[in-house]
Amino acid sequence: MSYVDAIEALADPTRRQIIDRLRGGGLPVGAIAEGMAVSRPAVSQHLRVLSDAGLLTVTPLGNKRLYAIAPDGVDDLRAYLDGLWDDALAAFARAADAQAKGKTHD
Amino acid sequence: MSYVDAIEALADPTRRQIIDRLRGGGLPVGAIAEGMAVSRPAVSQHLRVLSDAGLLTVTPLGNKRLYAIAPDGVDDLRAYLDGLWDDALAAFARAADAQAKGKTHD
DNA sequence: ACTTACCGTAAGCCTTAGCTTACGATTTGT
DNA sequence: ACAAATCGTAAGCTAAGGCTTACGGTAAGT
Repeated sequence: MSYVDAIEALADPTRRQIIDRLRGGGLPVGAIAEGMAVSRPAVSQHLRVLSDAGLLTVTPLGNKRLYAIAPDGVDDLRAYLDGLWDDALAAFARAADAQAKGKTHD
Repeated sequence: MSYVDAIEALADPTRRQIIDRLRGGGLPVGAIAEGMAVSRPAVSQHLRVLSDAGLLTVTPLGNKRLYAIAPDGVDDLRAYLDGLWDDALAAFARAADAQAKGKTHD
């Protein structure tokens, strides 16, 4: 159940900020941390969590390490929400149906 | 930005368990709490958080209160993930393209 | 009217987790 | 070989949040 790690990782605002910074493409740690409110080690720790959750890929590039969003990890979470969405709609439809049948004018 | 509240609400395992119990349809608090590891007040607090996040609807039904999943709230989160997914794929394609052009055999 | 059932809220405890500073490892440049 | 740059990790502090017990409030049943 990888979507659990993904959703728990994305629950943190700092980690969502990191994700937003990587929307345009992969970046090294220094570039990610630049201009952020927290320290660079803090960013490193968050990158670790995001990587473990399968949301980021790491590419050692000489001296630096390039972090980029992993589409597969995002997709796992999408699948979970799609299933939840389907069930919610079905339950809603059933409730509306029962309401229409049983309590029309009684 | 309602998706923020939604994702932070779903980050808790107990709250995800509650959501799972509501997949089949709306339930009163007692039925939700029954068989769960935590106390009923704890469930009540979680229901409050989920409602505030727009993930649940509340329907006072005489003595009880019926909680059900709100499809709209789930959809907000889906929209956020869809956008993230799109950006991630586009960035991935650009990176692969740059890789192919610049470093083919050099 | 009184009792029972259902539920929300307040107070308090305690664990979790994010942040900082300090340090070590590896790589690049001179 | 030496110096500088990039990054991960450990230790420690602190704030946030989830849980329990206790209580109050409203609706239903007798």
